[in-house]
Amino acid sequence: MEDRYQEGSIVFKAFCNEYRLQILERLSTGEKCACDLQEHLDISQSTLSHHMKVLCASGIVVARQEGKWTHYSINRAGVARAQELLAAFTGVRLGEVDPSVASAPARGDGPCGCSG
Amino acid sequence: MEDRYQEGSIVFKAFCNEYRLQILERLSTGEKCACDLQEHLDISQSTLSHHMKVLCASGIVVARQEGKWTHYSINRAGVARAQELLAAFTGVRLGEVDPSVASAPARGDGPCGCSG
DNA sequence: TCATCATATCTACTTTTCTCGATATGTTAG
DNA sequence: CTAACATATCGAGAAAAGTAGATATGATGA
Repeated sequence: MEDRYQEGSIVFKAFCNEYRLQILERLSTGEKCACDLQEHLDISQSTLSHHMKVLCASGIVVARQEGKWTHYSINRAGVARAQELLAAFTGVRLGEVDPSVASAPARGDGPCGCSG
Repeated sequence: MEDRYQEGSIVFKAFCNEYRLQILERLSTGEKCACDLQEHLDISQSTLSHHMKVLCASGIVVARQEGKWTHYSINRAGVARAQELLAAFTGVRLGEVDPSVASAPARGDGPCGCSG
């Protein structure tokens, strides 16, 4: 499978779990350490650690070590990359929200040739 | 779990599988019927049908019935919604790609209070 | 050094997703 | 009506993801 498909599927995994969305939302207000995140989540420490690993792998979150604490924050460049990928895979440019063309056939090679 | 988390996790499932990304990419050049998509994918007909169901559930794709054919296309409003959610969960506004602030602590209640 | 704390990793189990063959549904052509 | 076709749904097995307890690691402080 080509690189960009694999990259995409890894990046967007960040957003495919409800706990991870809660974590992202919390990080969106600023850097947090793992203990803070866990306080707000009602999952085990090992489960949180697992989700943080997925988030870091996606590039949406970065970890910063400080003594025995790990501080997590949103990686704006990673988010930008996700926005880019989203636009690339769908052919919908960023911020392009024109309802008049919503779900209309786009540019390209036209309808399929299935005799229909 | 709150609505917006569930919505998010469903919407972004569209982008979490390599076949679905290939499908989206193909749809980005215009509406296609199932048979066209299958020609390009090397998966069984029932598997394709499954992925199309996931894509439609996410709101990123819409289906249009025409006789015995089902035509699929990108739902631009759905993509816009995904962009909106991505921005909302991360606190990064659309098109905001300023590398100078990448991964810097964002606004909000500051670092956690874990005595560290 | 030793105990403690924060976090990561390991292991095993559960749940969800993926996949395909078989079958069902609904459309069109004869 | 019947046959052929396009697609959806069902059922079951395989693979991946989620989960938590136990344990490991690595930093800090006594």
